[in-house]
Amino acid sequence: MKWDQLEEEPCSMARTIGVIGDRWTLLILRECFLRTRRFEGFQSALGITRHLLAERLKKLVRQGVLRRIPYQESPKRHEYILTQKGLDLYPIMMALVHWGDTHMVDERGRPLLHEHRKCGKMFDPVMVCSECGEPLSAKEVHVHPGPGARPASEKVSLDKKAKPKSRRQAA
Amino acid sequence: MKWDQLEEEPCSMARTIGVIGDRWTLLILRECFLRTRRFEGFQSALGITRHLLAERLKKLVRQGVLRRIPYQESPKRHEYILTQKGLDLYPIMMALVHWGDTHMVDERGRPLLHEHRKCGKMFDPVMVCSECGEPLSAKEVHVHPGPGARPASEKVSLDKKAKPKSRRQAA
DNA sequence: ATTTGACAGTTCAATTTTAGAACTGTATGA
DNA sequence: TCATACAGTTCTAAAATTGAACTGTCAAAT
Repeated sequence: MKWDQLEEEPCSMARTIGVIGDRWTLLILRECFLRTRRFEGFQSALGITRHLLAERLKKLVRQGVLRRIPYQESPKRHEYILTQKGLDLYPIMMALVHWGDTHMVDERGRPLLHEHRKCGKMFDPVMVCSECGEPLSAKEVHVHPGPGARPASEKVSLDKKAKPKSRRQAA
Repeated sequence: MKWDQLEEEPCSMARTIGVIGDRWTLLILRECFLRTRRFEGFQSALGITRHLLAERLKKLVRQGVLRRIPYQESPKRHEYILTQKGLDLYPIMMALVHWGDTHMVDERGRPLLHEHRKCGKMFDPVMVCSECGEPLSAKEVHVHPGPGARPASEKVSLDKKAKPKSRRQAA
């Protein structure tokens, strides 16, 4: 599959993955949320090759996740700043961090703690239902086709048509 | 950088990315949450090469995200089922979907709608503070080093030591 | 009894990506 | 004039991914 096809899939998750779903991009975004703004800053914080960094930044700008803003003339220099679209990635970042905090810490404990300014306490992020406010878990959620779903008639695999398959016992 | 180094970084996000931070893995997990369990199921839904699929599944099992469970003898066949650790990825998945729903839909609207069984309504996921219940945004959160933070003395870039750098005006 | 097909992989050459390192070019400060 | 900051670009070698074919067990159909 070509990765730019991902963005055309009738699946919001696939589309998101098409934009931010690779390791370097995610790490670059981590740095953005930690207030890194400049090429050298990203490069030395991450150890990413300059080539890839340039490419990833360009893509994020194209996608509207970052904005490239001049901070000095001669020589022209730019900073990479999160747009609102980029800032909206925050729940994804926090969800990634929280899973790591829960399942990947060593005996020493969490590398970072998060303080919520409004209430002043150290917190964990919790995902709740926008309608009733209750915490969500996979089993309590039912999925329905939405208006942008692909008609059942053209259900195909992610790239080419799935080979026609009969089923013996499989559902 | 070698990707298995990521899991040893003193950063929960990097560690999580080390486990699930590549495109195919994320798509495989999407299928898991949509109740796909078998090799052929993943393969035909995603169009991933069999080689990579086998590798990714193996890695997810090694990491404890999936469990490989026999569902028939002769020939031995197994299903891949989310463990609790895997189920706990749900907020990440929902956060990815929700960002796509918000920023990547076309004129036709969302491909999928989510119904919360408890309250019966179509919902969006909202990330809130575990302490005060208020919705979170990046700007209201302060980060502090936790017990597992790396001592400042050995602050280095993600792979090799950062080259010593002076700073002129950079922060 | 033989053929067909489901299923879950494994193998291998060709292609694409990524890593690592050096190089380009403008400008500042010593 | 020389060294350094900064933001890239260019190049080759190494690693990952694709695409396609192949392996092997078993069940059902002919």
